[in-house]
Amino acid sequence: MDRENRVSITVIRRLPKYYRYLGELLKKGINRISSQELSKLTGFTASQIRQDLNNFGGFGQQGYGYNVEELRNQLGKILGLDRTYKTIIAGAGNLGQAVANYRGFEEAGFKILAMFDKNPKLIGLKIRDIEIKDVDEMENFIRENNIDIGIITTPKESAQDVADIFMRSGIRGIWNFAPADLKVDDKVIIENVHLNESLFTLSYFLKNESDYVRD
Amino acid sequence: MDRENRVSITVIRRLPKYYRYLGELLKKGINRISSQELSKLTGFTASQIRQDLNNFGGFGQQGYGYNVEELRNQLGKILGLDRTYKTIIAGAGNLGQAVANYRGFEEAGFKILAMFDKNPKLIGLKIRDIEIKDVDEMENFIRENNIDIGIITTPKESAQDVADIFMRSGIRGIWNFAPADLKVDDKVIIENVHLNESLFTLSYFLKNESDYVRD
DNA sequence: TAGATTGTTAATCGATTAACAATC
DNA sequence: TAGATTGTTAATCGATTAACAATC
Repeated sequence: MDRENRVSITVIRRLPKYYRYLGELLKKGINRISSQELSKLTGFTASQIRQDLNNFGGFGQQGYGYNVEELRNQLGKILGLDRTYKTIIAGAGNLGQAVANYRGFEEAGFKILAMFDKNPKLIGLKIRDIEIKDVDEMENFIRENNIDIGIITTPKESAQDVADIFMRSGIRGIWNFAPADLKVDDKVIIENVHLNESLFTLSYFLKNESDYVRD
Repeated sequence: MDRENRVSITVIRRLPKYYRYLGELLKKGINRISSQELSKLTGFTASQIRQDLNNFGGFGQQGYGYNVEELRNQLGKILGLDRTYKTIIAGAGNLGQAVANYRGFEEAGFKILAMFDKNPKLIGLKIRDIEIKDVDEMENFIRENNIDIGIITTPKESAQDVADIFMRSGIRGIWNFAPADLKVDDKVIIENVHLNESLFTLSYFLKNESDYVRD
């Protein structure tokens, strides 16, 4: 995809929401939806939804709308959910364990092969069937198993060290839960989950306004 | 704050990042910073930073820049971090426990008074000094303790029920980790942490491009 | 066919960047 | 004072909304 044809990040961040609602519709046995109905569900305008989707192709049909299953499949492909990913978790504390226990990720194709920690009390334990290993083994494990995605759930003090190991062992994507902005090669994709920032945004709106119109 | 003077959500979401970096500078003993230096740290442009801050007042000084401590305090006030909040957690599984164990929230003034679950095996346990109580007691507990913020870390099936209890017992803000869009009164503030959406965004960029310029 | 709804262009709105006078 | 950097206005850029012809 060249620079000219790039779809903006704001569009991309709406796609998972479409994908989620289409999944729910499918479960309910609904197989057809218009941009207007999708607008009611998601809160985005119908016009915006049509614009968003047409960045990737004309998935609809005039006079009919969109086929739920087909649109969901298309969005799945666009989002890269038509394959599986090998992942590991660095940091086997509560947050790491919470991620490891969350079945939704595995269902979506993100397979967790191992967890790593430096705490001897944790090493050797299993979360579901996922073993917690010594962080010293991490680099080799990543290389030998061709890990795609590394998940960082360590304290912020260790986050950059972990990211460095990830980088040199060839990981392509990092899902970072530590409250730090990691420095990595351009080629590595980082997605941050900054819980502090989310909580502080909530407290801003609590303080300032209750009927603020938001995203 | 009336409609005319509202600061846009995109600005608000940048404030916690300024706040975090200012805290780090303060720890290092740096007491002065220019918009240009702050730009290098945060990745936002200097112009944007000055625009953002001037939504709330002129905190800087020509020829000098900003006083780190003062600016941090001002941002703290703006974000509502100059007080404490009483919170509870609904859902005492791994994610709830991870949130309960995260010291950073308490340091920022968010005090967790109790956790609630319906699983008898969990009821009575303590995470740090926080007791897990029966969810049947939740409504009363909220009323009696004037809880400000409710945190939802239940499975998505229970999330709306929890939100309903929160609403009728007078909670003002909800921090929602369940992958669902909750329906609540206009007056209740919701902040979502949609981990699925974050992960899918990562997988989009993994699939489509490695040197994409992002937020 | 008539009605419905898309795909797409044009208009509007809002956010970011650039520029510079004000001023410490 | 001279240099530096803000606060703020103007210009640009991008995203959202509106409108409607195309078409199923």
